[in-house]
Amino acid sequence: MESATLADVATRAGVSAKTVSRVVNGERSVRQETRQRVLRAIEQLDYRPNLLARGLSGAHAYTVGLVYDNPNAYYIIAMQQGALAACDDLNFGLQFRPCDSTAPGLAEGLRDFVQRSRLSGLVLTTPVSERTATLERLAAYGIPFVRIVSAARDPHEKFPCVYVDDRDAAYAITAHLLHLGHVRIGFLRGGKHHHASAERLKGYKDALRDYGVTPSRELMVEGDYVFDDGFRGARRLFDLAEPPTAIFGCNDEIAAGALAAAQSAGLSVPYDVSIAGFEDSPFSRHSWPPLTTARQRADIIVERATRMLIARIRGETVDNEGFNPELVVRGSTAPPRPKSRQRKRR
Amino acid sequence: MESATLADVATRAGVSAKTVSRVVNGERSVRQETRQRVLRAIEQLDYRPNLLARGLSGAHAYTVGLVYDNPNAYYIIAMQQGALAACDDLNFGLQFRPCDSTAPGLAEGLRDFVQRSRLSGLVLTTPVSERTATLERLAAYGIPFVRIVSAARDPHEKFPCVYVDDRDAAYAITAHLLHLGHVRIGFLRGGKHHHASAERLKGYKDALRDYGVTPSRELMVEGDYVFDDGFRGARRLFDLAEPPTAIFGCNDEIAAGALAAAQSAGLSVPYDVSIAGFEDSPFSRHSWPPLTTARQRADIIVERATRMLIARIRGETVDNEGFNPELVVRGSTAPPRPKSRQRKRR
DNA sequence: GGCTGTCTTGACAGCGCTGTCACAGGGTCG
DNA sequence: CGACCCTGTGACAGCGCTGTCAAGACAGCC
Repeated sequence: MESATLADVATRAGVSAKTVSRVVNGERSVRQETRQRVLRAIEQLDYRPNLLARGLSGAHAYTVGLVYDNPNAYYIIAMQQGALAACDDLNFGLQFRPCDSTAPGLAEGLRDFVQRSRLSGLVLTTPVSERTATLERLAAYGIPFVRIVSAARDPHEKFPCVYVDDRDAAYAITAHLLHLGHVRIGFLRGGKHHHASAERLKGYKDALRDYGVTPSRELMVEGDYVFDDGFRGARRLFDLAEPPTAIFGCNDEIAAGALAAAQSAGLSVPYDVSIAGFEDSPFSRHSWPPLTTARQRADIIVERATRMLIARIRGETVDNEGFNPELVVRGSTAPPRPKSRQRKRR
Repeated sequence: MESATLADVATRAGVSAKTVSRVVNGERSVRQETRQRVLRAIEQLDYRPNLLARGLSGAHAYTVGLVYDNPNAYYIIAMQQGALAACDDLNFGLQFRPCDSTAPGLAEGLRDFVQRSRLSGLVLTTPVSERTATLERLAAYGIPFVRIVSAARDPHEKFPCVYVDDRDAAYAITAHLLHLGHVRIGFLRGGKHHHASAERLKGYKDALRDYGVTPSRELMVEGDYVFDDGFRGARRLFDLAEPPTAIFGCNDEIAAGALAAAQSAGLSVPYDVSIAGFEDSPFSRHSWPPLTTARQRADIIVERATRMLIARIRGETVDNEGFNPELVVRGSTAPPRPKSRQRKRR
């Protein structure tokens, strides 16, 4: 259980501890030959740096925190994997921090989190990344962060971020439904705290307008990013005098709820009604029929953000980046049933 | 960003740093009055201990690691939440460690993980907790751990653990199906690496035998804990000359696959075929019809295990504990269709 | 030759905390 | 009344690493 320390390596290589430290941290001001000698000693002693000591001694702990507030397990896991991939690759530690983005004192909670472990910086995911006041305070505390935001690129953005253009993807999904011939398309909206749901709604409306369809209030239902709201919302839509022939759920879980509602109402998907989701979570593949959706690679997006953060911490300059989710067409969407053959509901 | 240290608190309270340390760590050999004074100073200075320093200085870092190897996002999140609840409550840090339980050098990887951050101990979840050789090595390295295992209580168990009696729960599910009148019951088995799947199979067979039904080889299909294997396995069962009237999937994801297979084959659940899962993940609630399953509270189980681990680290003696998942009946199971009225398939 | 600048290297002082040990003060016991 | 123990407290030495600064070696220059 005992393991070698810097000093052991130094003795073995016949150099000072500081020089070993330099080699370990990839500083360049070490002669090639010395470096080799040190590396050999490290190898022989099976040395691995003690992260606590490094963090205590240095200006920061070479560890970043991933902050999220999300009910979606798949999404969280994907984000964790992405952050882990970046950290493993760049030799940084990683801490996870679930939180309540609406709680008062969020910024202070995060500051404590950073301070206690001397974190080098934070990756802020939605919706925490959208709390402007919190961002300002974090910045004031001097905590480096990179945020992931749901928006198109904005040249005036004052904090570093990775953009995910939800509007664009929602537009693509809606356009797909319109292309199939749907006109009455229901929209099940997700959590108000998430700017993403506003963006997706915008994409939906923009597409309708561009195709000459006037968005109708009764077709847009409020709700949260959960199955039950998808279920209830869809039932409300089915109960309309003129129900929609297609439903666009703001994420896959909502769409899964809508799918269940359709099935429970004896409607066949996609023949009686088309259903589309958003996210491409396993949900969308594991339902029957599998869901048409927008693929949003949370793992890749978060990995990118984490790399950006670490680059910043290292003092490199980095540019903001953008991602566009892509349309994935599966079995849950099809052309509407011809009017004449439409079956009576209930 | 600067924060108070032990020394600051000590000065303010007019005591030595060591005494403050004692108060912070809840040692009892401090006079009540002194303790109050220190607590007041801590409050006034908004002091929070630096975890890195504590870890570096002390024998261990007051932080435990949660080790898992699981493809199931819900399950992982539940485990993380459970571990977090225990750690938050007991003032310990927590590190997550996804890994490959079949990889060679697993024990060494975990040792490195522990050493680098001076972790106090590990919570080992299935299937890592079932790798006997790995456990032996961890014990040899002197790393404290608590494992979660799928088995009934065993008085001869040599390592500390939390038991989850999968056999029992699988028995209950199978008995439920038998009670409904099913005789031909298919079983879709999950990953071979998991001892749990053997236990569940055992519960299935035991129940059949107790009800006078001979387990039939053709009704038991091998596979992994994934949707696709559930889908394929169910299709194989439907293709039998005499197909089952009920299917028991080894977990909810497999059952979801079976459900999709039934729907894609035009079979109505539960009228043409009953389907049951295991785990009570959101899957089982979010499918249509919702799945009959066994509720296994991974969060509570892992929380329990984490508390046990911390108690051990603190030198307290703790007993092993057991959990029994409970049957949850939902809409996916019903009595079989009377023979005469059975519909032709395909 | 002396001066400056660059490249490598090492000595040393912490980072903020805890483990160990020592010690003062007061009670108990034979 | 001395030996002994218990309680409460503090001094001090690290834990393993990095930041700072200084110094040696050597090259290039006037």
